Amino acid sequence: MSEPNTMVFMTTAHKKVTIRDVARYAEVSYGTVSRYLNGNDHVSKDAAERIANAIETLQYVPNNAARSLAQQRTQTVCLILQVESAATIMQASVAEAMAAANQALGDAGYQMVTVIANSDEAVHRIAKLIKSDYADGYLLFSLSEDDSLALACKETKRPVVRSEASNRGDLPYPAVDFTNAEGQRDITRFLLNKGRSRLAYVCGPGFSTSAINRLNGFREAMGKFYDDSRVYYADDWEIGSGEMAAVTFQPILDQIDGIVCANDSIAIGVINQLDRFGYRVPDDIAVTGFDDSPLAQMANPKLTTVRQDSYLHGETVAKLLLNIMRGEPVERHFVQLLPTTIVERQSA
Amino acid sequence: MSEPNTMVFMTTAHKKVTIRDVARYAEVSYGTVSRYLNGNDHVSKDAAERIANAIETLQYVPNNAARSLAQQRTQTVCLILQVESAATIMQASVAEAMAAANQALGDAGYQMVTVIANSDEAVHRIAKLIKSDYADGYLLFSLSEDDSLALACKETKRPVVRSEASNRGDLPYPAVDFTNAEGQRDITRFLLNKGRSRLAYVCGPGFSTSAINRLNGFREAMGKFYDDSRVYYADDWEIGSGEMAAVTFQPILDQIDGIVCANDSIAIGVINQLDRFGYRVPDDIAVTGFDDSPLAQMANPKLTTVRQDSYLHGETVAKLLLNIMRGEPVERHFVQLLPTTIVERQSA
DNA sequence: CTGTTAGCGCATTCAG
DNA sequence: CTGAATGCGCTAACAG
Repeated sequence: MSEPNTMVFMTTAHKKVTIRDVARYAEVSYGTVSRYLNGNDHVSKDAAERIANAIETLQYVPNNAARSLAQQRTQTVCLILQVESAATIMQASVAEAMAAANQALGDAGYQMVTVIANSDEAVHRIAKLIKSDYADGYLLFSLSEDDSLALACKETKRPVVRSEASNRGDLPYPAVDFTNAEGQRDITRFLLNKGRSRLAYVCGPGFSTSAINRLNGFREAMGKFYDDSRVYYADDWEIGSGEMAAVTFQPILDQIDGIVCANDSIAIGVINQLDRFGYRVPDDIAVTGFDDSPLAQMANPKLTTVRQDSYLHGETVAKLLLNIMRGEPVERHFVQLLPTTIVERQSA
Repeated sequence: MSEPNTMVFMTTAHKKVTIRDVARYAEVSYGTVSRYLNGNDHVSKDAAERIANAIETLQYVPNNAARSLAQQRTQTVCLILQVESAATIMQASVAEAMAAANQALGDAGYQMVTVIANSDEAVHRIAKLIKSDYADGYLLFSLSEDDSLALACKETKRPVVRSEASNRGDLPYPAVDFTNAEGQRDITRFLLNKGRSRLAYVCGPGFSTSAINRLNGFREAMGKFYDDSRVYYADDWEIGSGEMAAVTFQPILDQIDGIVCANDSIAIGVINQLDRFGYRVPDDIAVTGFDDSPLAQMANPKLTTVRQDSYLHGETVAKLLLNIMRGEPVERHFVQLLPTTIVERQSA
């Protein structure tokens, strides 16, 4: 009744409301509405108000596909999670990095969407997605040996940033990584300084650059005392590998007073198995982890480990991508390194 | 040289290749190419081959936005993960369900994309996304007290399936859930049958339907012996809550021979704290969990718990959504219940 | 079986 | 400051 605009608008709910409906209701042309929506040009205050009102009462929301098509960009960033099994998805470090990236990208006006590549079929489907201009940029979290998605990324013109430095020169994406070598070197020295000199090492899976770098850090700290026969090479990052490592070391366990592990899960496996063998941690043998995952505090004894800030990791990856999307020049092989710190608890 | 088609095609790499380029190269009209791509109508074998060849040599991939716009569907399903903190993202059950859903949806030709709602701003952004016809269907994994996204889903015409039954009648989405009550009832009876009759209970957060259902199961098994003063109501599902529960129960710990917990994390917290108090598990007090998460096997003693098959959960949720998207009629309040089983280990 | 045409909903020129 | 026109890349309906 008191409404100045008494046009009858059945909220049909069947026919979707488009920008034209808004324009008609606001009594402007739909070009003006578009301008209003994108905040670019100037729209008269009067028109703006009517448009705002129309949008509100009509419950108008622009169609995503149409906007993407016309604009040639989607305002989304796609986070690709390439994993070998479900277990990997839930690594605390990954979850935290994802949360951080989601926040940073959201703040910049991008919607982060995550796709999971956990099968050959999924890899193939996602490779296609990448080529179809699905997103304005990509974050590649590959926790797998398979480089197929990294290769697929080469076929898009959109920027890509990796969550881990690669040792492959033919995959030239900027990356963010931790000072893996330095971290492992430092905690090894920490053990050495405590008088533990007969150390063994459990290395992560060979396809992982982090695993290699961490081993290198251990080697550097050990110097001429480095003994490859006291290194166990695991196939994955899981607890089971730690247990197997301890079993393998059993014959020489009496000659050892410390085991440096490639990550927390492995360290927990080692501790569990040492316990079964009757060795006390850290009294008989000290054990260290890497990551400072939530597991580290749940372990018994609590893990002394190398901490890496996963939240910072995700945030940094996201910001690097945003910079590139803004056009900032970044070297194709640029790797930003994040610091690690030692967290002393009970296991060493 | 031997190529029959000697047209010169600079792979300019600057100008993106469209369906028209393919048509020109294959010497057909682009309508035919479209038909070929969508496999619907009949295309002559001859033309099909030339098109296939053109697509291959031109490296053509259809543009996503354009296809979505013309077709009014995106061939994607959006999994919305509403969480309060990063820690929740990585719950093993969620990760496994996601992996399963990804597989099932992928097999059906849909790309699953996950968005994370971990802040008010993200919730708002995603609510808008939902209204913009971003996906053909939605999977709502809400591990939070906040119902705002469930409400936002009411404004889309696309089907929505929830991963957990809701107790709110105004959020009428089909859901898939576990037999929470039965599971907790059965493991309680399992304890009773073992001669443990003086039981306490640690309940999950009140906003969760699962938490309520599990408590009801416990209550049913206890019958007239149910004593609300022996129920601790936790604020979340974490280890810390288990520890606090044990502290709260301390005065009556000597009168208790078993504690049934709402989930595995809480059970571990209870066990840890009982250990600090000098009680032995299960000798003095038996403890049970719920979920059979990976933690259950890492705990010491290993957890006796109620197992729920998270992979099946994700798969079922996805298939239910697929059925609805195919037009199969499903009651708005339909809830599909998945079975739970008791896993006996050491803690009870 | 195939070419032609008209939109899908919106951004973005270009005149006014 | 605003309206009208053109096209983003593709599907689908229609003739042939």
